[in-house]
Amino acid sequence: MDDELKELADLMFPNVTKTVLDYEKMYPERNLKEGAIVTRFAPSPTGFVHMGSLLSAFEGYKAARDTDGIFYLRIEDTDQKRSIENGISGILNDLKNVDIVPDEGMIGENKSIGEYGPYIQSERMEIYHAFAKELVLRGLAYPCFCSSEELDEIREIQELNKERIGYYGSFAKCRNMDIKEAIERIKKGEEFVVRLKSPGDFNKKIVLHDLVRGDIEFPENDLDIVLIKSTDKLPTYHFAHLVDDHLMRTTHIMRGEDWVASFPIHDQLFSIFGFEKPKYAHLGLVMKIDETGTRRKLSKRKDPEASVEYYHKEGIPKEAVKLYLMTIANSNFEEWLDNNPGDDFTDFKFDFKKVSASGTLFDVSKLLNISKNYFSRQKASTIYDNLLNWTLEFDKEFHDLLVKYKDYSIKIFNIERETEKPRKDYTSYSSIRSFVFYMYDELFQNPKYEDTKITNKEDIATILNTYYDEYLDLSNKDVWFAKVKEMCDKLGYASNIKDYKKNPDNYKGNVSDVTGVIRVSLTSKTNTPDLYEIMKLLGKERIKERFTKYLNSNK
RNA sequence: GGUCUGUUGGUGAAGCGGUUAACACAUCACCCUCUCAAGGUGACAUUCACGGGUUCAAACCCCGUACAGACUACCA
Repeated sequence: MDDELKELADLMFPNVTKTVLDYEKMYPERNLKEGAIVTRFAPSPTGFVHMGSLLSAFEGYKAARDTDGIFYLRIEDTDQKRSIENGISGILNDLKNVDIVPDEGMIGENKSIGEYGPYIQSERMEIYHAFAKELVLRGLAYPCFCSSEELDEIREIQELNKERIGYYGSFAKCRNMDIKEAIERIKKGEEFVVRLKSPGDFNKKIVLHDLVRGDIEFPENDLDIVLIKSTDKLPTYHFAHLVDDHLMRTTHIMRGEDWVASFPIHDQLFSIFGFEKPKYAHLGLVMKIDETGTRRKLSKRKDPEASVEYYHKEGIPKEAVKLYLMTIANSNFEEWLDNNPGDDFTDFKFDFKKVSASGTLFDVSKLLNISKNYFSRQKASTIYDNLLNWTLEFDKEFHDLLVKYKDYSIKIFNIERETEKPRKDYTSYSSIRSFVFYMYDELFQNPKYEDTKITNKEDIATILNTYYDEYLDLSNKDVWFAKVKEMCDKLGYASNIKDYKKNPDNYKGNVSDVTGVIRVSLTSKTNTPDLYEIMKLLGKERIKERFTKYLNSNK
């Protein structure tokens, strides 16, 4: 009997030279301080990183940092149909955009660091096979020759009879196949998958502990799940999870809620091998409301905002993205941030208990608000530097102007900034141009002037000409405004708005109407930052030019 | 069909047996003001999906129902 099993196992895995025990020795337990969390981000190299994946990566990274643990990157390329070229660089890049750099694992397309590799699953074939072989030897795994047609048939029957779907019990045709027969069929060259001979009983209950959800009761797993696939001989996720996370000595598995259903399978696998079980945290999914008004999980394919790269393109600062991720990761973070203002949250401790179990709606306006506050805290020179980087990639025209007028640009960004109550208008690097374009003559060629309260052309001409000739004084803000008021009195506009409100009929308008004309002529917009600051930067000459330009326009 | 999870305002949520049901975003109003942004003040859930039960007392505990989501692949 044992000889037969050995013959079968050797036939199934002819290239295995090492045993599970050998690997145990090769990858010993990590020597880390008490409580250190070892966790990982294990994406498929299918292109960009999804917001939901990023959230779990971020939480894992934070948890590892907080405990002086290890955060490593492992690539799950067992589904080779979906893998793409240079997928790893893309992932690394997306992570880097939010300042996540793995401590271990893949650090480049073909580069890795750490003692627990290889960190690409397709390079770990022998290891998986050694583990699977041991299972066969122990009579806990077997070759299954069922074709996909046969499997479909089983499924149909189960659906028809309203029975549980899956390969288990009497539906598991190959489970009790005579070993001799199995050997014969393999010798004949028949294709097979390796299935677990599940020792579980569906009628028995087990209680599994989840770090965010608490105890969950499940029936035991009795599905003879596939361990090794037939065509490429690569492991399924379940089996790779067992082998890799055990051998890489992962302490915490942080993954999406969509995995809770397979929790019993994983627990069973660890039990069978007698390995120490990692702790699990199943994170709530990131959702969105779609056009039909229903909540659903953010989709890589349908939702552009699901990709991390999207925020990079939009010019949302990585600090804001991080702050936002942290606020949805831990519900007590916002409060903490209020008490510890700034952008740095290394002192905030990530807490599994404060992770929401229900799916979170991805709230773009909240992100933008966080971003806006972030910008308000930055120095003009910092904004300049970062904007320079961003425009280099996404807005060449603006970039060139920033280079050409460096000091001038910083002064622009400094309007109403670095004060007690800094201006809050920039929401992203991409939005800045629309707030400042009028400060650059090159971008002010054909402005679309917004409407002013005062519409009479002659009145407008009178205001602008009188102002320029007699009242334009930029020596300081008080003088500047006093002069504006003085002119208002002279031309019949109320210099005091309260007076105007009392007796509107006594005046042609009020100061705000007058400054409105000046503002639009200079900037084309009715809403801008402090007019005096703008005028000071523009200088008298350009003010004159713009007045003329405005008067000659159709407005 | 089966298994699991979730459900507190427009949104993110706090609360976990006795609270005026925090806080933040959004929205609205007023104040401030050269226009905005910001800031200030205030409004915004008589009620925690629904129906029962336990209790002196329930958003919090129990049962049922509804709805939503995930999983149910040789995808992860």
